[in-house]
Amino acid sequence: MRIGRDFFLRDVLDVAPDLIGKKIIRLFPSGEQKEYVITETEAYRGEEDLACHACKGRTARTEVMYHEGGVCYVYLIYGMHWMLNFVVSINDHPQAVLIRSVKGFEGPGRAARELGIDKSFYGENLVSSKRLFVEDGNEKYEYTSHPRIGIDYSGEYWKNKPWRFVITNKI
DNA sequence: GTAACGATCCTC
DNA sequence: AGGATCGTTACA
Repeated sequence: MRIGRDFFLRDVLDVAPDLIGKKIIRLFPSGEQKEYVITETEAYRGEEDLACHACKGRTARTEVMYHEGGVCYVYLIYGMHWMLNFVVSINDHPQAVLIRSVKGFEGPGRAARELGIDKSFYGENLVSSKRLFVEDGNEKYEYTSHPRIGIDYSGEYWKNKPWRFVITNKI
């Protein structure tokens, strides 16, 4: 069953690991509906987190991160890859979870490409959207924590935070 | 205006 | 190891 608003209003360090093993439901324009198990996430936590895009403050791009949790933050990186993030926490607390991998599609660029994500998903509401939302799984999963990828510029302190979460095995 | 730079991926 | 490729950002 669909995950509701309250799930996304919590701190990103609670939501990001909780998303491991949950299913992204995507209804494609063709009418086909597919499910993807989330296998890897990363947490980006507020303006103080120098790896988080919101460390630059409010801009046209980061604006949606200041919305309350439950909407999507989508952006293009390296001129060719869309990144899919779920905004979490309460209003004016810019936090987001990067969907790094879903089962069978490793890597944030590949996962977003498989899901057919583009700029039109910027601000997409996961609580009410018909084409993209999250469902609870029946099973529980274990995960391991690791440093985040591709953020060397943020300095040793933030670079070393173990805020990447990777699925291990079913409990 | 203009320039620099990515929360990456693919092919050498 | 290096190239692709362009929106966002910062600075003049």
